[in-house]
Amino acid sequence: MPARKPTIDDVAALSGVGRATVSRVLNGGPNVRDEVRARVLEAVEKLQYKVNMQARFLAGGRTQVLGLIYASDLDSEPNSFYHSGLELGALRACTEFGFQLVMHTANQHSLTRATRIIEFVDQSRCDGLILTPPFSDDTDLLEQLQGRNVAVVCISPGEAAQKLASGVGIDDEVAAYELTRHLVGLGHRRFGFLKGLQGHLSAEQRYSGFLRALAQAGIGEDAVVAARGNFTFKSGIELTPGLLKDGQGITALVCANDDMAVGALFSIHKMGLNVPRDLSVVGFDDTPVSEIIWPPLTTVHQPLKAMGYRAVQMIVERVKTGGSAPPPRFEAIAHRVVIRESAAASQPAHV
Amino acid sequence: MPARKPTIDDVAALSGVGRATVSRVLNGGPNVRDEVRARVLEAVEKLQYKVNMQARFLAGGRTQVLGLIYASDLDSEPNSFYHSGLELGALRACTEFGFQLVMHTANQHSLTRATRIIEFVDQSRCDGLILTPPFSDDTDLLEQLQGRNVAVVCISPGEAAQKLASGVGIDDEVAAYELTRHLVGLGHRRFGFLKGLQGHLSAEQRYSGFLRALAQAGIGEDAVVAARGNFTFKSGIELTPGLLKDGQGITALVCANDDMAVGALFSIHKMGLNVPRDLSVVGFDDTPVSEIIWPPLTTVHQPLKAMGYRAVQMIVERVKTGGSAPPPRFEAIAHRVVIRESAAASQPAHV
DNA sequence: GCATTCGTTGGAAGCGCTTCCAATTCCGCT
DNA sequence: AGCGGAATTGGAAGCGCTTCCAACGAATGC
Repeated sequence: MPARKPTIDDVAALSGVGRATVSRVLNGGPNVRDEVRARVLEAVEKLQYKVNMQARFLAGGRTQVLGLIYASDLDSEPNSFYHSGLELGALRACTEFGFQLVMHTANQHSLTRATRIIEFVDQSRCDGLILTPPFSDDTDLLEQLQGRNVAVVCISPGEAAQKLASGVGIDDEVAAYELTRHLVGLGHRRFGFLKGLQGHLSAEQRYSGFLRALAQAGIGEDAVVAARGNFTFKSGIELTPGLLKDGQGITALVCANDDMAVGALFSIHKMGLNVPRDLSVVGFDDTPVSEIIWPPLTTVHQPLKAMGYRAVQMIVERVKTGGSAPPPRFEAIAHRVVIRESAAASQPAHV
Repeated sequence: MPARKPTIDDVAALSGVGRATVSRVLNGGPNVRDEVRARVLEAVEKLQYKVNMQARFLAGGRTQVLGLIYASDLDSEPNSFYHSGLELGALRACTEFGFQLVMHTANQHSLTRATRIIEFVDQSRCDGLILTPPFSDDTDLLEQLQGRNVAVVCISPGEAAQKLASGVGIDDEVAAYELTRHLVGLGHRRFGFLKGLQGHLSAEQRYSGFLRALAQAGIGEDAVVAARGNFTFKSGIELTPGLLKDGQGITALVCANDDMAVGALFSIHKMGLNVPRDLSVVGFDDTPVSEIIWPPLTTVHQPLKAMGYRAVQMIVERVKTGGSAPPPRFEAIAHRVVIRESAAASQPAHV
């Protein structure tokens, strides 16, 4: 039963042409008569022939393999959601374009993380690499990758990284701006803001988009009480009481991501306040919990699958054209403000 | 700069031995003098030589590649969590054993799903395959895989599947038994049960473990009101009111998974009841939400990472020994009942 | 009508590695 | 000293594919 798999020579023999011609047909090469092409394809079909990728690479140089790197020490929920989305999108694209997606993790805190990733690239001989945060911000790693012949695309890279490699992400500044406009439209005038990790580009941009919307509505930075969180549920829980105590008059709390928003909700609930009656809360990311929690969270949907898909597409474009590294380019994918029940009109009594 | 990568011949030349000897050293082969071995390793180090996996496969037959298959049309949270856990564990093992993990998805509802997966195996020439639900229960697929020379391990396979391939999972029956014992110990005597998908082995076993614990405590099936859900948050929301209305006296609600439990919590909250004061609720899986929700859910922790790790380990064992298919074997990984606040002592008033 | 191209085709040379097999060396023994 | 076998080692044959290059006939140019 497990008879030897058919090789290109079997196909050549069956269709009565040379091995080179079969190869040409298989790779869509030019200069093959239609009649011959048809004959070869028929033989391929009859033999259930599948090219051997390993052999193809050995001869050709392309592996048609893309690596997707993510941090192995992030195993809490938000990241599993984040990475799954990216991965699913990337996978769809890979299937479509005939590439393979191989996963690799690295310890984000390890000093040798760049080395480990470089090693992976050397070892797997992958044609392309998708870097997710925090690796998409590791300029050191990015520089080392330059010399290697791999197409790199970063997911939500930081500013410095954007100069070194192409990237995809959403426009956090605009998204935050739109989300805030929604709140302003609801009548809110005094805000709390739970910031994300210091130095994290998205975190900073979310804050500046927020401020821009406020400024446009004639609201100054003095109307906002901010606290620096770290994107975790826990920091949401811990920071919220302080914000509400110090910032009298706050009617809306903007969180740099959903996890902190859920933490805030938790904390607010404990304090005996009602959302959205007493306070509106909004998040960022549209994680699954945001829909399940009570009240469902108004947030910004981050199109992870589309991002993963686009990342692969960008790599494939570059690999297919075979050209040398084009100038790095950042591409923003359309986000969407998702309006649910955690944000409502500001109560006159609280203004 | 991107000078040609060193090949095995470069190493052979530098260390002054034959190519075959270098290969032997690289593969830990026997019959090499220590002095020679050291010399070769030194050359490898100096040249920063890395074997070319593609070439190695072409010559040797082993790809050292494992495929991890999951459903592409499951993109809701519970599954992203489930798959990420499995994947992370598998990845750790792959890194450790020097294998590569390549991902592949298939549409679980497509009629050609088995074909697509077979195609993937043929194409990628992977040495092993990890099948996650629902594919781990597809006997048709499993049978087609028999002929192919790949080591297959199923995650939480159904009964029929367990006869066709090895698998790992938790012992759902025992886990449910223990969870129920906990409830009984808390004084509960009348129960609601939200079942999982019909025909799903885990779902059925969770129910029978539950019944066994009840029986052991002298509680008959007449003390339970059950409803058939489908593992989703939504079904939890929809089914709960019916259970509470019809089953007067219920003080504890057992759900076949956390998502339904969270839905139940949601529903119960809407009805103006308090958990755990008026009613205890427990789930199954220990998804991230179960910790974040209020009240935190008492549930069973499913060691996903350990399962993924073990699955790879089983494959590696088989690939390394190179032997033909050993008899299928199911291995249960230790679970853990996680006690949180959603289940408390039964209130006398309600008994 | 003959030389020159162009479109097609097959032969053959590797790609970098494993592994069979024959050759060589090194022992312990007789 | 001489012999057999075990331990080492290198030569060489592929693994299945791409691609360069030469060869061929047909179509074009003058």
